Amino acid sequence: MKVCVKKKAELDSTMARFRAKCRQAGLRITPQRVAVYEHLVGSKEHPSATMVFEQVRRRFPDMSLDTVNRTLATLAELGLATVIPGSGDARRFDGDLENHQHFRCLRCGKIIDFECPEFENIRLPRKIREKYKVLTKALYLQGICDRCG
Amino acid sequence: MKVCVKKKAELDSTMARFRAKCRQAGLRITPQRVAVYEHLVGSKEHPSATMVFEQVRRRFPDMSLDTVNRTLATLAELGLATVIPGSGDARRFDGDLENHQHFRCLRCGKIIDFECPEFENIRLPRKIREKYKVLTKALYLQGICDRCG
DNA sequence: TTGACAAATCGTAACTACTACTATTAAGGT
DNA sequence: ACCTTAATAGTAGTAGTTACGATTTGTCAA
Repeated sequence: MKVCVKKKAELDSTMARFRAKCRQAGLRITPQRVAVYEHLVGSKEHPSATMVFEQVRRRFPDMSLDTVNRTLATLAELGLATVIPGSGDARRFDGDLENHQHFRCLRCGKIIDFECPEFENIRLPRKIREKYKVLTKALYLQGICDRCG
Repeated sequence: MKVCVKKKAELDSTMARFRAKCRQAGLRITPQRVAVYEHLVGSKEHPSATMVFEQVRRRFPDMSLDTVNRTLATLAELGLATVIPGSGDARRFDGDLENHQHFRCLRCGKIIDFECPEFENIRLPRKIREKYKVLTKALYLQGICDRCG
């Protein structure tokens, strides 16, 4: 959460978990998947598929955008990534699994992480808890960031 | 919030506010705008532009989808409607201005309203309050609804 | 190590949501 | 009723995402 690029040991264990999750789900560990996932967890810009594609393409010039999209969707299914709530633009992904929330700047599109323990401890209304199976819970802010304000 | 179609008096005052807002913003009150807004506030299905289009088209067969899209965007700018947070599909709109939150079923796409006073009273972290201008704040749940579960 | 199988990939095309453009229409003030 | 100009219909264009067939390549087992 604090640093842009994880420390080496931390990254190693993150990648080990990635491999374990893949194997456990019967998914192959391809260089493309590794590259996409590495870029996602090593970036704090909450990239879209296109943003990941442009970066990863440097090392894998033949990689297709479709593969990036499928891989990101797969990561989300495995629980290794999340889709950040939005209001109509391209999906933005987050590889950080620590419990945190997002603020999105309406002007420049930048997404900012923050923590809000008060929110995390919130108790959902009984009507919801009992009737529906809640899988994700997010606090989503929109506004103007410091650079744009 | 409780009934699908508002009572007549309530609807009248809602429409009066709509007209006032338009006039105040220098926007013309066209039959198309009225139709789109009436359908939005008279529906609890949180429709997308296409869903509104299909309904309104019955009375205005010549209406274009672009007009629906522009009108919904205008309503959102005026503060008469909100865009419900989502994760990549078509934008869904809400004409209900009462403070409430949304649960989205990942299987059927249905959106369910609920209230959560505990969330509404939440205090955002100082880091966010002081550095950014927060314009919207939403609690967004995803999961499986009672019909799909 | 090699070979076979099936999953994953590339390249491309199709699809959907949304936006942009132009000629035409019509709201609202005079 | 007229005039100005915003708003609309119709259509074309763009961006994000998904679908499909041919090919490649992990993975496992011999």
